[in-house]
Formats: sequence, structure tokens, C-alpha cells
Amino acid sequence: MTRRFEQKLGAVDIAALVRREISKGNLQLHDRLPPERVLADTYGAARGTIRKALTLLEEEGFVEIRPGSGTYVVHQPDEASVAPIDNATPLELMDARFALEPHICRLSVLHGRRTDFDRMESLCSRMEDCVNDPVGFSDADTDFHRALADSTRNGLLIWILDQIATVRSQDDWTRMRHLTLDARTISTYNAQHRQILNALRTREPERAANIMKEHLETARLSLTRASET
Amino acid sequence: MTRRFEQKLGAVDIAALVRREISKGNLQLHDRLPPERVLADTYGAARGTIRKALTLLEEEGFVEIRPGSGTYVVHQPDEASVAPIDNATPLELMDARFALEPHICRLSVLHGRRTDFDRMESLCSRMEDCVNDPVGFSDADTDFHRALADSTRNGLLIWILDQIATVRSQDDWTRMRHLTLDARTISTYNAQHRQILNALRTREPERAANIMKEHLETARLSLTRASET
DNA sequence: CCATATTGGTACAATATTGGTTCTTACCTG
DNA sequence: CAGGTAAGAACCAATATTGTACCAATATGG
Repeated sequence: MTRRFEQKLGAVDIAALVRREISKGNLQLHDRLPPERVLADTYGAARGTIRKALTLLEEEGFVEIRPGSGTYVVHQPDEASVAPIDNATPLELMDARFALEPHICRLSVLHGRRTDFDRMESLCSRMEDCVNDPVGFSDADTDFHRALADSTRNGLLIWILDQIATVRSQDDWTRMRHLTLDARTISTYNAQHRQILNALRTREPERAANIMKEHLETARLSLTRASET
Repeated sequence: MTRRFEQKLGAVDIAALVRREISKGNLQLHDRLPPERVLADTYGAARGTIRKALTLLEEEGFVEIRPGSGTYVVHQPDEASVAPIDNATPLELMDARFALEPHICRLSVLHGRRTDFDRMESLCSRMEDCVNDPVGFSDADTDFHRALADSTRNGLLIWILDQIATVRSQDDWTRMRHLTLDARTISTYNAQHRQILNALRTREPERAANIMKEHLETARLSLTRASET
């Protein structure tokens, strides 16, 4: 945007601004930047300065300069922005779930339909058949939480949860936890799932959210316990 | 931002515009584009330029040119790249923020540092200077919520919020809201931001979370109000 | 089926735009 | 002062755009 500061902008500053526009999405792949002379005017800098900034960005691989034609964006910001999600720690992951899932329960009460709850019901049964099958339980558990998200009818939230689930499946700690899931823990989870489902069916948003918090707290405990061994 | 229309459009620019129309869904599969001569008129370019743009799009597989007949859209917008996230409605977006941001406040109380809060403080000041500058306010507001997320030190949550912010910036309703932001609404927001910051500084997680909920409720109201006009 | 309108395909020369380069002047910092 | 950086201007070379005219393929309507 137009910085109203009368401060003099150097080549690196301008490079940073343009770089940010690209990462931010205001300038997308294949977009052509304004001509150097126009940029010079809008940023209040000399053409040489703009030129230096653009050269920097070209060396960084953000941009391609084609003589006689223009300067073009050559950067899929996805790579950079998808990266952090792969490095998420299990604790970060738990915090994210703590943020999302209780509220998802509330939304599920608002938007959920009978068929959603029936599906979750059948998943509960499946999980209850897996008291001695940690892997099978984990799969059903993932499906349960996914079904819960689905019942909100909120595509954005579903997408976010899916992203998280992806991380979760690639996560070593969590994988380790699967092995440490004993019958007693699984039973606890199952009871909590049932309670959540009941609260959804009776349309009690806060109760559902609270049980979900408990549920996540239990999960967090078993996570930290597993990481200590 | 606004200068896109004042600038003369080249073939690549037009290609980018049409490509975006297709990805966005405004132009759907098998739709026929207007004749080149009409496009030339609407985009204010010569026919040769339009022609070059369409040829580019044909090479990319977005479009098929049939001599004597017309130019047709041939593109199933990639499920992967378009993602549900681009089609998120403002209401879905608000629900996602309702889920995330109050809990982010709690985490900020846990992990936030002095410098984080100082940064948010300066952003508050910046916003307070923008009572009559909706666009400037919106920028600062985005930065504030980003800074809040940063203070949790949770890369995953920060990433999620960034994704949401990206959607938000490309969202027409929200853009419209910028225009309807009056001085009074901005003042309300400013007061709420200050309150949140204070609660963070005094390490009161629940109070911060609750004010954030209020804040989002206010935002949701002004959103629905704007959409009714 | 044919006449006509519409649409894309092509060619070419004049003009405009854009990045590439160089030079001079001015300013600031160590 | 010396050295680096930026402003500003002038000019060059590469590329793009324009405007026009005419051709070929397809669609439309009697």
C-alpha cells in the first residue's frame, strides 16, 4: 500500500515491499508488475532504485525480468506457506485442535442434521469394536472428528481440519501414541465420544464443547505421557 | 491496488484477468467467451492483443479456440489448487475466526512476550489514527490480528490465520465492508482492541477471550448489516 | 440448399512501451 | 575527504501494440 511516511525508501525496502505483495497474494503468478517508470513514481524512488530492487527479486527467484516486455511474477507462495505446517509440533497441533474443535461442536449443534449424527453414531460403534485394535481405533477416531467437522457445513473449517489431520497422520509422536493406546484409554475416549454425540443430539452447544475440551485434555495427557517414556 | 484499471492492459495482463475469471468460476466449463472484437472493445485493447492473450490461455489449456465459432472454456478448476478455501463465504470465515481467535487470546496470555504486546500496542495507535481512513484501518487491523497470532508462538495457528487472512483480503464482501466502515464502528473496534491488549498484559486469558468474542460479534453484525444494503 | 452474417486466422508496417545502459549531479556517512 | 547510494535525464534495443485489410471456417435464417 501507499506508505504515507515521507521516509526515503531504499532498494532493499522496495524489494521487501514487492516481495510482501507477492507472498500476500496481491500479486499472483503470471501477473505483470507495473513498468519500472511507474513503480518509480508510485514508490517515490528513482528508476535506478526500482531497477536494483527488481534485480534483487529476480535473483531471489520471485520475479522474471523480460527486456522490452515487462517484469513478471514467478512464484508459487504455496511452497513457503505450506512449509510451516509440516514442521508443526504435536503440541502446536493440540493447541490448534483446542481452538477449533470445541467451537466446531457448537456449530455442529447449530447446523448438524440427523444423518450427520447417525454417521457419527456408527463411527462410535466402530470405535467400540476396536478396544484392542489401536490402529483401527485411530482410523475411526479420525473419521469421527472429520464427520463432526462435516456436520458444521462450513467448508473452510472442514478444510482446516483436513490440513491438520494430514499433519497428524505424518506426525511421529502421534504415530508412537497409537502404539501406546491401551484398552483403558480407548474406553475413555469412547465414552467421551458418546457423551459429545449425546450433547449434540440434545442440542446443548456448551456441554458438547466442554466435553470436547475434556476429551482433548485427555488426549494431551496421553500425548505428554507417551513423549516422556 | 486501484491502479490496475488506470494502467494500459497488455496481452499477458488480459490473459491473467481471464484466467482468474475462469478459476473463480465466473466463466465455467463450455462457456463461450465473447468474440475477440468485443473483448478488444471491453478491455480497451486491439484485437491482436486479445488474440495473443487467448492464444496464451489456449496453450495453458484453459481455453479452446474454434475458428469461425468462438473461444470456449475448457478447464475443470483444479480441486486441489482452488481448494474449498477460495470459495469460503464471509459467514464461514467468521465462524472460523470465532473458533480460533478467542483461543488464540488464551494462548497469547500463556506464551506472549512484552515485545509482542508492545508491537500490538503500536498497531493500536496506528488504528486510532485511522478513524477516518477505513482502508488504512483495515490494513492495521489485519496486522494486529496477525501480531496476536504471532504472540502464541504456534506456527500452525499462525499459518491457519494467514490462510484465512488471504481469503479475507480477496473477499468481495469484506472489501465492501471497508467502504461501510464509519468512524463510529472504527472507534468501537479500537476500544475492543485496547481491552483485549490490556487483558493480555494483565494475563487474564478468559477475559481476553471473551472480549475477542464480543469483538468478533461486533464484526459479524457489521458484516450482516453491510450485506443487507 | 444457399446467401449472409459472424467468428476466428493472417499479414504488415507504423508506433508505443519496456527494460538496458550510461552519465552527471547531489546527498549522506564514516 | 572518499565511497557509496540515489535522483534524474538521455538514449538504445528488444518487444508489444495498434490499425487495417482481407481470408477462411462456421453458424444462422430463409
